Amino acid sequence: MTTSSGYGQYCPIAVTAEIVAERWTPLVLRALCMGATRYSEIRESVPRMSTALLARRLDELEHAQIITREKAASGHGHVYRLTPAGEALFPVLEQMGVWAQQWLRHEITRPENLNPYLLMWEIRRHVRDSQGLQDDRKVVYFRLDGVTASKRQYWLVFESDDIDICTRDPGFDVDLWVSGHIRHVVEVWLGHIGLEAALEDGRLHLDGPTAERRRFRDWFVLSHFATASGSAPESPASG
Amino acid sequence: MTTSSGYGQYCPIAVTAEIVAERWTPLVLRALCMGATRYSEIRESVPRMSTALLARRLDELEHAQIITREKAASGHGHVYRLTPAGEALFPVLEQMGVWAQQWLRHEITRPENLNPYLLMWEIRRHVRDSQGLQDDRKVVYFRLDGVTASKRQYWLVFESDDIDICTRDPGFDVDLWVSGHIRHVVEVWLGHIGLEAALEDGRLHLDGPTAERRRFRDWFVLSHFATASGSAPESPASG
DNA sequence: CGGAATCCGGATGGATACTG
DNA sequence: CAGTATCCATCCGGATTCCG
Repeated sequence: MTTSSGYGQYCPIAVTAEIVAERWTPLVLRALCMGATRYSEIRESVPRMSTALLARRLDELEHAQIITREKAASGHGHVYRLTPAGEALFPVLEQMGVWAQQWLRHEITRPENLNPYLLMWEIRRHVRDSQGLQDDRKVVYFRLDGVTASKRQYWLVFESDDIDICTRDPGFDVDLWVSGHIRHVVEVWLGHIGLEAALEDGRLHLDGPTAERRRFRDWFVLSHFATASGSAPESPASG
Repeated sequence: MTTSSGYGQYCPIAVTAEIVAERWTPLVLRALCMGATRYSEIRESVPRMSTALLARRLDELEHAQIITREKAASGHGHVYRLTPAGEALFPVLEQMGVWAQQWLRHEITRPENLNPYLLMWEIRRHVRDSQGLQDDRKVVYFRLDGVTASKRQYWLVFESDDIDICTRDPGFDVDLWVSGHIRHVVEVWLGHIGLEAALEDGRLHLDGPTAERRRFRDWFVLSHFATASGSAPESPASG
């Protein structure tokens, strides 16, 4: 951002790159675009970013007038929000995602990228934002194969006002069991393979009452990029 | 790109960021999108990038299958070309440029970003690609005020097969004189102010035969971002 | 010219510990 | 929880050199 650290070019791409093309910054912006406002929420969507660097990036984004930072009404900490200029960066991020969906699918689903907690976190957020919550408590259990034992199991607890992610059995009765290799869950989530196809050939598995299995199709909304990407699944039926 | 240096996320934005959101990479890709194929051409559009880093970025882009590198038919050196995947990155770069044009105009035209040679290089390339060349030799002289003496003057020499940029008087008769503060030339180039408005109020100046001054409007094609940006000039008439 | 290799000081990022 | 402070590893920038 300073004279010496910038690219020294009037090119519009260059000045945007000075802000956006810094390490971790696109992912911080993505978290904010997805509705994260608290420091802890942002952290959850960039778990491998060091907290020191996140604090610095937020500071830089604030100085670039991409975000605002205000004292949280609820006592301590701050609330981070995109400014109109920050919201306008969404098309940049979106094009990045669309490109990867079309040209880099194999990279997306490389084993080291299959972060199970992040997946559950995204699913939960998407479910909450799109379909809304249910009046009676529902518990959906996920078992992600191909993941170390300590990160394999999740319980999504649908309450009337929020959805909790539990990494240990909360003790409630489970209404629906979802299981499959994390790779396949991610592939379905991103639209690389169809949900019905994955269920039919057993890459994904649902257990529970017929009504719950049917309702799963309604509330399990796919990632933004499953629909934003113009291309169809690579191998619709046989993978 | 390696396991440890990546973001470790299946998010499509993240895997694209691993490739595109590295220092200088967006500008290298921009040069390639604009038609640069030789090492020296790319260098000219990123003059402040170190040659060592450029070589490394080209290597990284080749491994990511964004570009190909082939022995030049003309003897020595290599030719770098975007793959289809690389060309598909253009919308990402374009959105970055569009965003800056809408939200960061003051940053674009900061004095330290007003690189005169790059401006002449872009103008030349755009003229050559869009309008084509002229049968008889034409010489257009640019004087950019607000620039150190050694970088102030340029002669665009239109030949039948190419356009040369001279930084010293090539000795030919000049057909058209263009002068103005570099800031205003850039502002016109990027569509921040209108060409006619700048000529009327004297921020830009044309000297030469009426016919040549009239023809200037035809061949002086503005930057891609002057037209791609949806917004109108900020102050159409009075600046 | 068209790069690649090396060296070095400074900037940046990562991990962890610490604090209100 | 919401960040700071600190230390160390890595990366970047610039210069120089070398080679074909």
